[in-house]
Parts: sequence; structure tokens; C-alpha cells
Amino acid sequence: MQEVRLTPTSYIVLGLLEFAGECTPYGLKQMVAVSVGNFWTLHHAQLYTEPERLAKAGYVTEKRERGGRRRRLYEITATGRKALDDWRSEPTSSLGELREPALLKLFFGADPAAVATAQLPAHRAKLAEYEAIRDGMPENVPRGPRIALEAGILNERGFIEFWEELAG
Amino acid sequence: MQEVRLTPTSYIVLGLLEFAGECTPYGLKQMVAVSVGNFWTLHHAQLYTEPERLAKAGYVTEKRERGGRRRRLYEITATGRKALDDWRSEPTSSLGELREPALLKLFFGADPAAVATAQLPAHRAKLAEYEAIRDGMPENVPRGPRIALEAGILNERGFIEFWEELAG
DNA sequence: CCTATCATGTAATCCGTTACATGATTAT
DNA sequence: ATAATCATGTAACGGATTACATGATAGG
Repeated sequence: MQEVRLTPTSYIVLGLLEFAGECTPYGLKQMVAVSVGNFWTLHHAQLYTEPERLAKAGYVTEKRERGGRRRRLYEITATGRKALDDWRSEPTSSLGELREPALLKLFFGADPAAVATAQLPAHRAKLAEYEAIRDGMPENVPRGPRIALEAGILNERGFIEFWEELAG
Repeated sequence: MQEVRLTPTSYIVLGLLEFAGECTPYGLKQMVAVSVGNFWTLHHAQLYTEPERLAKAGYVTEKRERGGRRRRLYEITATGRKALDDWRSEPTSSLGELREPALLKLFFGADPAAVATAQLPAHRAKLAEYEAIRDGMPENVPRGPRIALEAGILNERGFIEFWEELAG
């Protein structure tokens, strides 16, 4: 049983496994794509390596299918649930970073109107995507994802306003 | 002369060297701290390794002081300027990601009011910091940093509104 | 039947982070 | 003097990204 550091990636995997029960890396990939991936993307390779890492430290168990593709199946353990709970119930005061590539260019002298013109359609598309997800969301989706989606929507609106100002 | 991939970190170093002329890694660190570091942080070690990487590919030159600490001095080359210009004049439509640790917790079921309560002071402090920078900004600061700062301020205001809603 | 795309996985690379270290300056 | 902090740098590690690869399924 090795020690591993738990990163945001770890908690995403744990959170999804808690929600889904037993799951393959590919299944995780599918889930990420339609959920948390909207504001925190992962590469599919991480969904193969991360569960393996977590298994080494006892946060998840690994089984393999008999016959066929012998796909790996992961499931969260009590230890994993505990870690997830601890993380979840420790409210963080740490802030993310803006880290917008477009802002970086602006910062170093790019033409604001040109950047704005390129950014606007992208942000509008993203906003439309979020709104579509929200409007098609089944009743049983829990509050967390709903709120996160709402944050995404507000964020996109903010950026759209900001770039509109600069587009001239 | 090796090939290296140019990352955002690379452009930050190039951009700062363009602005500052000859500079040591420590000097870069100082500049980052009061400028771009407000929305895109770097670890100080990167400011030692990144210029070295860039030197290998001819984007910057490296000299060493005679005597004393023999500190390294970097300077952007014509190749470096070209790369920076190309990057700057290619308006990107790619979007950053929210990647807020607090949102991630919310997504996976943390208590919204508790998270909001922890996030609010942090965002308010950050906003105050930004506003102080803006109000103390000398006249000669170029437009790019000004706009980026403005984006940061709007962003913080957005988050404050969002978390206030949830704090109850 | 052939081809394109989806499903599934491994391996190598590389950048970013963390840890370690030491000389210089300032404060007590 | 001594401690503390600033200035300056190197090295190791590990997670994220990229590249590579192959079997299954569906469409034409």
C-alpha cells in the first residue's frame, strides 16, 4: 500500500466512482465528457493512470473482466469515500486562476479588437452549449452540478460582455 | 540549436524580456510578481529553467556576469521577437477553463453555503488588491496590462455575486 | 468488403512542482 | 552575534500531455 498525493484529478475520479459505482476507465471518460469536463477537462489517458494510482493506495479496487476484453473495473473503497468526504467537507478559500490564453496575449500587447473578435464566437458557443445542457437537464440531477453549471453560464456571460466592450 | 515547444510560460518569459531588456531570472521573478503573476502564476524555478530552454532554441541569449555572483543575464533575440510577434498577432479562439477548486467541491456535493462562506473573503480580498493596483497604476502602463487587470476585476465581481447568492 | 470512427489501452516525453541548498542583507 | 528573510540557484520527482497502437463496430 503506497502513499499517493491526492490531486483534483484524484477527486474527480473518486467522485465519479462514488456516483457511478463500478466503472471502467472508458466509462469514466464518458462521464467526464458530459459532466465535470465542462469546466475541468482531463485527458483520457489520465483516466487509465489515475485509477491505477488510486488503487495502489487503497482508495479504489481494481478487478478485471473474465474473458472478452478483460477490461479493468474500478470501485471506490471505504478509504476512498472517507478521503472524498474529508475533501468535500473542508471548504476551501483557495482561488483558481484566470489563465485565459487570450488575456495573456492582450497583456503582452495583442490588438484588443482582434482578440475580442476571435473570442466572442467561442464564448457565445460555449454559453449556448451550457444553456442547452441546463434546459435539457433531467429533474434528478443533484444540486452540485446544477450550481456549477450556473457558475459556468454566469462566467460566459461575463466574458461576452467584456469582449463585446473591446470588439468595438 | 534544438527545437522546443513554446508554451504560455515561454511567451511570458519572452514578453517580459522584450519589455525589460536584459534581465536575470530573479529579475523576471520580480516582474512576474507584480504583473502577469496576478492571473497566471509561475514558480520561481521555472524562471530559471525556461530561459535556459529558450536559449537552447535561440529565442534568447545567455550571458554571465564576470565576477561576483556570476548571475545569468538573458536577452531576447530577433528570433524570439518574431515568435512573440507571431503569437501575439494570431488571435486565439481557444478558451481557458474555470478550474475553480471550490466549484469542483460543489460539483461533487460540498455544502454550497459553507463553500461560499470560505470563498467570499478570499474573492473580496483579491478584488481589493486588484482595485488598489489599478488605482496606483502609473500613467505610462500600456493598455494590455490595464485591460487584463480590468478583466480580473470583473471576474472577481462576478464570483462575489455568485457566492453571495449561495451564502444565504 | 472496405474504410472510417469508436473503443480501449500503453509508453514516452516533458513541463511544472517540490524539495534542497547556500550566500547576502537586514533586523533584533 | 544571531536569527530571519531575501536573493539565487540546482536537482529530483511526478503528473499531464502527446504519441503510438490495435481491436470492434457501423456505414457505404
